[in-house]
Formats: sequence, C-alpha cells, structure tokens
Amino acid sequence: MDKQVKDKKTAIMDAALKLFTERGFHGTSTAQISKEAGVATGTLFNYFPTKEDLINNLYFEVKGRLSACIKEGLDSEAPFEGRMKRLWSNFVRCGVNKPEEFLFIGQFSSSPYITKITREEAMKEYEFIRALVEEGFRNGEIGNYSMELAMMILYQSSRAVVSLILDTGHLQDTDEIIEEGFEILWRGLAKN
Amino acid sequence: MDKQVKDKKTAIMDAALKLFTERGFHGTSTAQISKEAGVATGTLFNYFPTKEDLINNLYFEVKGRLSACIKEGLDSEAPFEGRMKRLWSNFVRCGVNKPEEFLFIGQFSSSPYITKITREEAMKEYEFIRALVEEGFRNGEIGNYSMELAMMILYQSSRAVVSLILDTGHLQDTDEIIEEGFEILWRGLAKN
DNA sequence: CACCAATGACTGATTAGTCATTCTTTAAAA
DNA sequence: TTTTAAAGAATGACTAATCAGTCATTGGTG
Repeated sequence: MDKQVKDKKTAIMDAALKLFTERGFHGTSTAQISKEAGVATGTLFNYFPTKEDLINNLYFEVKGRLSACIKEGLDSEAPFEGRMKRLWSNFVRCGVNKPEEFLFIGQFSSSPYITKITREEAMKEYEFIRALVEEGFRNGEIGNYSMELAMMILYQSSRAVVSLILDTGHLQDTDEIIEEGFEILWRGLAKN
Repeated sequence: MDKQVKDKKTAIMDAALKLFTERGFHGTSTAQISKEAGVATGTLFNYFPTKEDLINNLYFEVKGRLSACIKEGLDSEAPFEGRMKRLWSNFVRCGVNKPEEFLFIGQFSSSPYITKITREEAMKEYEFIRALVEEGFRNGEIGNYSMELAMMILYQSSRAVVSLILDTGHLQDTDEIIEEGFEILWRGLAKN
C-alpha cells in the first residue's frame, strides 16, 4: 500500500474513531468525518464502500491495537497471580492511555452496526485470556466459580476502574487505583 | 392528566424506550417512534417539544422506575452484609427482569443527549446507596478502599452479571449466578 | 356548539452515496 | 534532461431519501 494512500486512509479512520466515540454512529455524518480528516467527501468512499464498512474496519483495527497493548510484558513463566495482575493492569492502563479506543469498544462491542463476523474475527486475539483463566481453574488458583462469570468479572472490573479514573480525572493516581482494584478482584476470585 | 392523554403519552414513551435501546438516539426517527406507538407524527410533539426533550423525560422516568425496583425489600434492620446482598441482588434482578430499561440506562447514562440537569436530578434517588456504603466503611464492614472505587465495583459488578445472564440466556440460573456473583463481590470488598 | 387533542401533509435541512471531471504520480520516449 | 501520456487517486457538485419539527384542518366529547 502506497504511503500517500495509507495517510488518507489513516486520517479517515482517526477522524471516524474520534467522532463515532463522541457522537455515535448515526450522530456522525460521513461529511463530518471527511472534513475532520481533511479529505473530500468522495474520498472516504474510495476506501470504504459504505459507512458500515468503515466502522467494521475501524472496530477490527482498534480491537487489534488493544489486544496488542494488553499482551505487553506478559511473561508466561511468572506465578499465576502475577500474570493475572499483569493482564488486569494492562487492561486498565491501555484503557487509560487510549480513552478514545476504550470508549469506542465499550460503545460498539454490542451494537448492531458491527457484524457478527467482524466481532468473532476480532475476538480470536483474546483467546489467550480464556486460556489463562482456564489454567487458573485447573490449578486451583481460582475459586469454584463458573468460567463465564469469572471472565465477565475480570473484564468488567477492569473497565469499571478505567471509567473511574477517566471520569474523576485521577490520572496521576492510576498506579494506586490499580493496586486497590486488583486487590479487590483477586480477593474475590482466588481460592481461599 | 386525562386517561386518554396518559395512554398516548405512555405509548410514545414505551415505543421510544424500545427503539432507542435497539437503534440508538440518532438511529431512531421520530416517525418510527410515532408509528410504533400507533399515533400520528405530530402527536409526539404535542407531548414532547423536541426529540431531546423526549429522551430526557424517558431517562428520568426509567431511572426512577429502576430505583424503586432496587429499593424493594431493603430492610434497614438487617445486618450489613445482608442488606448489601439484598441491594446487589435487587440490582441484578431488576436488570434481568427489565432488560430494555437496563440496556437503555447503560447506553444513555453518559451520552450527550441527556442534560446534566436530568442526570443530577435522576441521581438523587440513588443517594441511599452511597449512604449504605459509607456506613460500611464507618463500621469496618468494608475494607480500606476508596469510596469511589467501592461504589464503582458494586455497581459495575452487578451490571456485569446482568449482561452475563442476558447474553448467555441463562435466565433460569439467575439465583445461582447471583449467589456466586455476590460471593465474589463480598469476598473482594469485605474487611478480612 | 365550543373546545382542544389528534392528525398527517408539508417544509427546509441534512443524509449516505454517486460519478464526471481534475489533479498527481510515474516512467517511458524523445 | 525534458516531454508526453497513461493510470488511478482525489475531488465536490449532485441526487433521492430521510430527517425533525410545523400547522391548518379534522373529529370526538361534554
């Protein structure tokens, strides 16, 4: 892909991410996206045949970026609790560092504009989380709860903490809040 | 307010709740709402001067209904853990029993169409939750965590469990999932 | 008959998407 | 080195459809 081409496409996706997050899918016109990206109205449709195609591409892209961010420094040799803590802290830190991407995923992960195919394709990158939690069950690190419940609590507790940090603007206290938050989560999930 | 009048108004609000939840604010036209409610397009504007006014009224109404649902059977004489469990179970049960209202609040509680005034006014009904958690801190029932964090975990864990039940369709297992979910939450939050 | 809720055709503004045209890039030819 | 020409990226005026909101008229009720 040409450099010039990539620039326009990137500009359109960046603009779409910002505007979709702020105003929602139907609240953002393709003309607004083009203007924000600094391209003509027709240019958007050279890269994405429809508005829905744009948001699906964007969803896949953002989900991929987040999964890469979450995987950073995950050492599979470390003890289980340490790996869980690292995973959970990464979740929170990635959300805090990329609030637009965090809010975008929250808003569109169960919206009708994202096709089932896009959602499933994007989910494949997160298989390692399920594997980690399964390991925790097998080795008796995690208490006797249902798999789905444990996954949901893990994920949503991290989202809750990101929202807390972003809403209250306590960005400088991120480390402390992560410590506290993980303590609550781990006391809840761990066996004994 | 006349009975006939109340019927039309109620029909409009019911239709709006359903469609806003399914397709979002901008994704739902006032014409669609009128059609779903079985009234003429102009009738909607007899009751609500603008579309934004409609969603603000609806938000206030739904938030009030949920707060009433959550308060049911909250006996202030019972021991602390029992009251927390009842509050949290109510949260989950109200969400499961009224999925539209649950999803509507999730979608619009931090959306730009709801004015700050509406949000603050609707929040007043939830003051008793903050009071309960504060009591827990004072009496050493809850561990040494920040107030905001404890509130957020309490709220979002219940939402996580509702989403789990609704997404997986495990409606008949609600009681078990509530037991498990509260166990995780309380082990996490309680002192020692 | 008097009243007013209910109606739906209507308006100007805005929407997603089209397409004939212009501009830019690249590389071969002179 | 300069000229030319082919390819396709970028453009924005345009369209049919749809939008939120209006208002003169209608119809039911006391």
